Amino acid sequence: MPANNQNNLNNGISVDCVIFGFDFEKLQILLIEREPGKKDNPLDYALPGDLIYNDENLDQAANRVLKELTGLENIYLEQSAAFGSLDRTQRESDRAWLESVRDQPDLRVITISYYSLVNINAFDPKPSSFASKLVWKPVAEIEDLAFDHFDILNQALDNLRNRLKIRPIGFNLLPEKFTLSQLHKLYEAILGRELDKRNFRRKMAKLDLVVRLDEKQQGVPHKPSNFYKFNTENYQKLIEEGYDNFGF
Amino acid sequence: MPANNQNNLNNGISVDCVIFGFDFEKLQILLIEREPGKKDNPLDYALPGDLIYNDENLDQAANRVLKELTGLENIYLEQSAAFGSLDRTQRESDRAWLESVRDQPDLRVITISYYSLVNINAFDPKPSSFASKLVWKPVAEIEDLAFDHFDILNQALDNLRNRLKIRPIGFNLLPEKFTLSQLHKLYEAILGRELDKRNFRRKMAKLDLVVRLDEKQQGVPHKPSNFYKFNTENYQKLIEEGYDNFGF
DNA sequence: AATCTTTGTGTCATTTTAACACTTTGCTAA
DNA sequence: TTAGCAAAGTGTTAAAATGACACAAAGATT
Repeated sequence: MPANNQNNLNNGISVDCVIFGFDFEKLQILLIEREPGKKDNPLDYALPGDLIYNDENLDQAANRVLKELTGLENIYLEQSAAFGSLDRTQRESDRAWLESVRDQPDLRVITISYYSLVNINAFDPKPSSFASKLVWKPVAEIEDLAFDHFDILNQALDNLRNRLKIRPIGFNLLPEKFTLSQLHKLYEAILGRELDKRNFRRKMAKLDLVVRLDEKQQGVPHKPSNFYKFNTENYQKLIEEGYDNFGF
Repeated sequence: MPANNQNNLNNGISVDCVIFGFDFEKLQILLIEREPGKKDNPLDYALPGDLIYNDENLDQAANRVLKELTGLENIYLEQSAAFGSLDRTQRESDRAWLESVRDQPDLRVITISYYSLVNINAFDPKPSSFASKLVWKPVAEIEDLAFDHFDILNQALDNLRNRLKIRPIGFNLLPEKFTLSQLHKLYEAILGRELDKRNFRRKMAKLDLVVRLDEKQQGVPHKPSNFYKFNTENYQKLIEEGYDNFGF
C-alpha cells in the first residue's frame, strides 16, 4: 500500500453529460429530476452522469451512461472539461442523495463532462436506473443544479459557443428537414443574442451548407417557409480545405 | 464493496503538463528524459506529470506536480483534456518505467492534461524527484513520446491554437520586453505557418496591445529593433468589451 | 566607403461585416 | 370575398478587415 494517505488512490471517476436540445424556441437541457430529500426542499435537478467502469474508456463511459439514463444512443458527444474540486460533493442535499445510490458515498469523485446536441423531437427520453424522471429545461432559466453541475453546464455552454465559431455543429439540434428561420433561431438561442436575418441568411448561403428542398411548411397561419437539409458533402469539402470561419 | 469488479473504483488520476516555451526561433516543449530501459532502447521522453493526491483539486495538483518536477511556479496553466484509454499505459517500455516508480503499476490511470506557456529564458528547470533530466525539444521535431503523451501534446497544441484566436495568450511566452519581430515569429511558431509582416504589424497596432518603449536592441549586426511591452490595461478593456478576435 | 542583414513602413483591391425596410405568401376572421 | 395578419424572403450601401505586395533606413562588419 502507499506510504501516505494523501496518495491512497481511492478516487472515483465519473462522467456527466450536458445534453442540449432545441424545441425551435429555446435552447434546452436534459436533466434528472431528483426526489426531494427528507426536508421539503425545492425540486432538485442534476445532469445525467455516473461513475465509470474500470474496463471502459471515457468516451465509452459517456455513451453508456447516456444510454442507461436516457435511452439516447449514437449521438454527437464532445468532451468538455474535468472537474475535481474537493467540495463538489459536499452539499447537504447532494450527500443525502449519494448515500442512497452509491456504495461509497464519501469517495472523492472527479468528473469528466461531455456535451451533446440532439434533436429534441427525435427521441423519447426513457428514464431508468436512478434517473427516476427526465425533464427538458430551458438553459436560460436554470439558476442552480446539484453538485457543481451548474458550473459544468456553463463550461459546456462556453465550449459549445466557441466550437460553433469553428464548426457548424448546430445542425445536430435540428431534424433532417428544417427551415432557415429555425436555423436562425437556433443560432440565436445558442449564442444568446440576436442576429440580423438577412445577414444570417447571406452567410449561410455563401457557406453553401444547406440545400433547398422542394417542400414547404404546411398549416402555418402565415407564408409557409421552405425546407432545407444539411449539405454534408460541401461541409466535408470545407473542412478538408481547412476552412473554419463558421461564426456569426 | 461494490458488487461487480467492473466498478471497483480502483482508479488513479494523474495530471500531465504540456509546457510550451519559445526561444525566439521555434516553439519548444519541456520533457522528461527517461533512462533507457534494460534494452538499448532509444532515448525516451515523457511529459511532466504524476498522480494527484486525494486532498487537492485538479488545478492544485497540476501546479504542485509542475513545481516538484521542474521548479516552475505561479505560471499560466490551462486545462486541456482528459485521456483515459484502457491501453494508454500498456506499452512495454512504459510498463517497465511504471514498475520502477509506482506502488501500483497496474493501476488504471486517467490523466487530465494541462498546457502552459512560459518564457524559456526566465527560468532554470530544476529536475527533481524522478524527473532525472529535463530538456526542451522543438515541438515540430517530436515524433513520439511515452504513453499517449504524443496525443496529449497534439491535443494541447490544438487547444492552444484555438485559444490564440480568442485570447492573446502568446505573450506569456515572451520576456517583458520584446521586439515586434519576436512576437511575429512567436505567432508563426505557434500557428505553424507564415504570416505577412506588414499585415501582422497592422493588426497588432490596431489591437493596441503593445506599448513602444524608448529602447532599442543593442549589438545586433543590422538595424536594431525597438522594444515593446504588453499593454495589460488595454487588454483588460478589450476583454471586458467582449472583444475576442485576436486571430491571424 | 561599400556591403550586409533585418527593421519598418503604405497602398490598393477584395472580402467581410453591419445596418437597414418592404413585398410576398398563405391563412384567418370578418 | 375580402381585409388583415404574421412570418418569409429579398438587396444595397457604407465601413471594416483582410490579403498581396516592395523598397528605403539603420546600424554593424569588412
